[in-house]
Amino acid sequence: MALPSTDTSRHDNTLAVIRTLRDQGPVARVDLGALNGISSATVTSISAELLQQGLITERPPEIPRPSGRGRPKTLVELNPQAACVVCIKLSINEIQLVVGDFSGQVRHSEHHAVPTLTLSADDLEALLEEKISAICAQQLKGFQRLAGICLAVQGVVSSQSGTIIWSPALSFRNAPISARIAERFHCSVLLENDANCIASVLAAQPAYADCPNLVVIMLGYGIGMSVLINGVPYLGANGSAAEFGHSKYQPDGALCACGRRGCIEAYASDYALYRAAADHLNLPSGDSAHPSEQQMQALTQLALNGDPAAQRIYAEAGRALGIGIANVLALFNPDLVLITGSGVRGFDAMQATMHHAIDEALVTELRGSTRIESCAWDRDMTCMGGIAMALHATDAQTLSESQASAVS
Amino acid sequence: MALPSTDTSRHDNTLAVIRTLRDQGPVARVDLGALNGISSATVTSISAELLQQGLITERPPEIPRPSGRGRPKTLVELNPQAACVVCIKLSINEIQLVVGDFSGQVRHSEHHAVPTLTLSADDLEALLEEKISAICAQQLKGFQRLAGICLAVQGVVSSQSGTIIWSPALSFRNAPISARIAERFHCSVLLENDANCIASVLAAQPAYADCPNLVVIMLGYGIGMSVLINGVPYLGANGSAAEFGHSKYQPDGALCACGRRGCIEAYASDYALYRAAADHLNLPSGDSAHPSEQQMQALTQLALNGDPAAQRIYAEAGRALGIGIANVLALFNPDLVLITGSGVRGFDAMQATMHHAIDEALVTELRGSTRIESCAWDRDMTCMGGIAMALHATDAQTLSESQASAVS
DNA sequence: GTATTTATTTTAAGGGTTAAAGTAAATCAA
DNA sequence: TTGATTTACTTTAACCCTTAAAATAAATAC
Repeated sequence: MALPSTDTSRHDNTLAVIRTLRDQGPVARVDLGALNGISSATVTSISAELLQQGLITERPPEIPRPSGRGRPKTLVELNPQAACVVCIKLSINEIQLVVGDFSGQVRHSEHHAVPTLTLSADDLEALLEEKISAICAQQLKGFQRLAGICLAVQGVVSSQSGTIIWSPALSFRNAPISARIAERFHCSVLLENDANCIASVLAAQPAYADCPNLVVIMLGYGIGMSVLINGVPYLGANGSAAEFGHSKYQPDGALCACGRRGCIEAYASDYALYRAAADHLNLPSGDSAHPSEQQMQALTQLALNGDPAAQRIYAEAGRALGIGIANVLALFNPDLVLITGSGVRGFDAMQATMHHAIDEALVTELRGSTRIESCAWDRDMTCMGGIAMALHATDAQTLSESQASAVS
Repeated sequence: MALPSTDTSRHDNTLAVIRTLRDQGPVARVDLGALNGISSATVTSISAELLQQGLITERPPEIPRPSGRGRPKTLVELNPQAACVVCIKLSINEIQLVVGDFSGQVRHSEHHAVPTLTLSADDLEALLEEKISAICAQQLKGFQRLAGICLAVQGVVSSQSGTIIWSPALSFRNAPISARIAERFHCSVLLENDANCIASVLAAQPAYADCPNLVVIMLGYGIGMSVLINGVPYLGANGSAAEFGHSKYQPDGALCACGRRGCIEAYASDYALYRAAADHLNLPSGDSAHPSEQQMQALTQLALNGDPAAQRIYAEAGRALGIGIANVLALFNPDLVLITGSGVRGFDAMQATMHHAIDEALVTELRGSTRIESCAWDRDMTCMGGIAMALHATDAQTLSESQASAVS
């Protein structure tokens, strides 16, 4: 006669099992219990339910049996077809679409050149609808449902309201994009800052497993940052937290793309480096306000080959970066600062002055034990993170929908 | 045959009831249910248990009955005698001891002048033992137990390890103080940064209830900060997060007490203001490296009365503060920045340049909707916060001990 | 083939919550 | 005064969830 349903333990335990399987791949019931602090009786019960719902499958026993006495483990694993998610990365003049399955694997990826800066808000919406529709038609055969869509956007976004507040890739502002896409595709839409996606991927790597408080700095055309606190992205009041690129190096210093002066980005971003170099050096021509990868590589090479003017420019960028990181250490005291993004190509030319600036700026007590490391850049990382975040965000819904359809 | 005890819901609900009573004062069982999302049947069960354990009492009905039909509410309230906590604030050359009861009310407060800078670690330990023993003997009659002790310390502390890493009040470092006090008084000892205590008190005020992400800046002899994220103090990897005072205004700028250059503290703290003024102005004599309240008031008065040199000094301090706050806004994007501490006496003389610097530093998208306000300073706030935090930290233990003694 | 080992499932109990029913204690209305 | 009404609290009887223990399953070791 009672309908409690307030008890969350079964729900929580079920989500924990799903996420363990996603992180670890196939796992036996005993081990699922041990990893999540629940009894194997409960795991039996939960996995029976998930099997019936089609969210997991039992993996057939290996042909060469693993050594050891006793009854062999029966591994269960996520059913990759149970759901899929789409992640769209929006950057300057390019979008990338990636499809991921329920187990988190990337199934498909495509890039499109798009003149993003010329689009209106309606154009963008129409474009996204078209591209997502196409990918749904071509790539989503066999999946039981589209669980969600993640929009990974450079710039300031409000995840909560699903609004792009400002992006360097777009010439309009305050676009409530999530709601429209959600309505069109009948699934939840997660709007994320691109740096948060990358930080989520990096934080999942075993090398950084012991860093609950992780700062990721992304060098590139602009400079982005993500702060994970206990493993979750810190968003702040409007989602405009972690704007490292616009924290200050020199009040009244160099002009930044944001229109103000003295931002770290105005010294250490691609456009700032190229701007500083354009007057003094003989570099490949082109749009010097939006240097290409080729142009940046040429400039980096000059510095690494010992050209004094190029070295001076990178040294000053390193100093700016160092002061900025010193402020981050003083304010966040993270376990680890990771520097990545396409701009890491020039990290070796900035590293010395960066470390020097940090050591000059902070006494050892405040410098703390924070590791500061660079990290190779992979342009696919953003969407991998977006897929992981979208799956995580939609697990509860996928679960409840599977329960509903299993009952009927 | 089973001893589950893993189910945490009863425990969580019981703590929620205790904390609701502490925050709200006497509350009826129905309202406890509504406030915490549990049924009143459960509240009946929980409060029966707490009554039996002596942690709460039923308040006798009011003589002039509250209007309204129906059976009147029976209010329950915390039994103030159920436990008490002691908070000790350690600042430069002064300690304050405060006793709080289980309901969170301050029962006793005392100040002692102590030459803290001349103490060794052992001296400090002996001194604290002596003062705590004395207060226990005199003030703890009638309390069922001493639940915990809170040490509120200016400087960098590691709450986790109970170690004072560095404090401007002490001439030694890395003192593992918590463990020894805990052993001596057989209760848990919470080591907290003083700014976190103050932030906790402020965050509990109704005016700031809608600010889950709150930054509190404390101006005084030095400059401290606390960052509450979703209402809990952010500590960072070693507890040295939120060191706003040592974030940078000008690389290679003014000399700071920490030994480095260009820190915000080197411009806007009491010692920095007095140092800048000492050469130009006719001020009360004394130790200009440790200006007294009287000296600071004289200096502030000069600025507020229009003395150009004093005004220039406060204007520059405001600019430094503004750049520092701009960085805090860019990195944390909080809902509210509160400026308090004894140094708010000079806030009016800094405010204009501070706001100007913030507006110059950040575009509106990054400036966000963060409110920036000052807040009157009360030297007792630290210990009030320490008491609240100590009670919060020890509630679970108080509960389990009461259960154990109620069974026997 | 039997003992041993390990994994999974079943069973029985226990803790927790709640809807509903029951009880208590007030006001309102005649 | 008395009964209807209203609101608060308590008791009861489910129901959910978890787990220890027992049972079962499926391998290896001897």
